[in-house]
Amino acid sequence: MAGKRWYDDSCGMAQGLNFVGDRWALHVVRELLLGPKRFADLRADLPGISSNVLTQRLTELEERGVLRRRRLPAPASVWVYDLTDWGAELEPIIRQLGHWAARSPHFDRSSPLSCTSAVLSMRTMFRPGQAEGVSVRIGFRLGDLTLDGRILGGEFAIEAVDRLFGPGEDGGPDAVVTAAPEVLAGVIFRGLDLDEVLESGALVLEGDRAAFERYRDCFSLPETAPIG
Amino acid sequence: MAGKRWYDDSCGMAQGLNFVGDRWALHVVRELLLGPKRFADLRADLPGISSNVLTQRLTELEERGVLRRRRLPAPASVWVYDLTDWGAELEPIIRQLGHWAARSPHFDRSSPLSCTSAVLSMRTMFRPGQAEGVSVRIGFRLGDLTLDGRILGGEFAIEAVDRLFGPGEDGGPDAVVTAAPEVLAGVIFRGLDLDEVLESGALVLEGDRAAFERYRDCFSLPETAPIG
DNA sequence: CGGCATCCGGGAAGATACTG
DNA sequence: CAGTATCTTCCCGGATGCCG
Repeated sequence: MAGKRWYDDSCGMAQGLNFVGDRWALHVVRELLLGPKRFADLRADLPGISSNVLTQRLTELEERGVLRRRRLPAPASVWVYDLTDWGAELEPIIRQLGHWAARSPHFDRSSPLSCTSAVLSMRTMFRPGQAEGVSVRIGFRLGDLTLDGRILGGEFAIEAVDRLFGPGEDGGPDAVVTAAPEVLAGVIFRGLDLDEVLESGALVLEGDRAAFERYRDCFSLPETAPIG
Repeated sequence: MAGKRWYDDSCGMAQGLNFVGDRWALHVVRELLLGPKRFADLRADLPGISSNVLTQRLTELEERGVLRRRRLPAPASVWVYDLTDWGAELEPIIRQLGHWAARSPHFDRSSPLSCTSAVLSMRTMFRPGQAEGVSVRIGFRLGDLTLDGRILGGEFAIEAVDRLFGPGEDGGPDAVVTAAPEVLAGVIFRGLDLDEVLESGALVLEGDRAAFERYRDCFSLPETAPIG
């Protein structure tokens, strides 16, 4: 399984680790959760991975049925990697692991954050209890990603879209936010001051600012676990 | 973090892997989910781990707040390893990973299975839909573990206990099962014939056989995912 | 015996250069 | 752009031995 270093253990968890427990494997899955990507995109979004390791992971994950290598139709005619349905079912596990880790006092929030990670963080840290009566729709421009996030009836959904309507436009979001993922995460999860990032231009907000503030206030990090 | 090979990534999942992504780390956590264990027990329950690696994992997991090293009171006065509350919160992740892996066509059910894994499998594969109207209580003797499993009102619970009442006894289980974890898992999850294992002595059943059969029928593996 | 340090061999991961 | 080839680093696994 995992190269030559697999777990000889019928436990489901152990088998799971044989499938996606190799270094970088779950990162690759994470980066594909919002849609297919090319080799170079994956490399760019996984700081620190080297091309040979990425090649090896993609090969193994395809063998194991987690993803598929596909050729886009002409004129693109380019190779992309796409999760299988089964591979996409790893999302709740990835989110739960993130939620668990976020409770650690050793959590490091100073490292870079990929666009996909920022979006997954929203899905993970949404608090229905803070969203009662909130109805808002925000568009995001995060690197190459264009996203549509909606809060309605205590539910939250966000996904990649091809095109974004202008803020206020009919059928469009209340506001559109453009920022680096670290900045967006800072504002939403760690109380980074909105005026400051607007001032500096690190975040650009078009449309209804109050709507975005209502959106922001529907998310929060879990409490740190009481350990040394 | 993870030795010197950590992920420089603020994503929660990546941080989680920095905490428990090292080889064998989640296995150690798994083996502690039903209660504290000694070094030698862990070694015995983790086929293939070497003592130096176990030492290193235990040290790291303690530093990271996942477990604690504790000295039992005299006369035992022996060192044991015990999950912190935060560490124990990994159980749902471990179970979900197992559930996900169980859907793979490449799942290998021929390897050995630890007693803890067998118990966790029951927690994972319980089907409330198959347990409607079922009320049954089974005791288990699995290696060193003594367990009490109850199904009632569509809910399932199983945990380690100090002592087991005899089958049929007042306040005791309907039946008591003694078997190797692989055999028990075979009977419960893969339709291994009960007559056969009783005949061969691989499984010993005291008390109400029909009760155990009702219990068994409340569990099933998920369907294999439709991939190569 | 339980826990931990040490040494060694093999192999996975990392870095970089190169090719179709 | 999408990988391959090569070299290096270092983690993991196994054995041994020390020490309380």
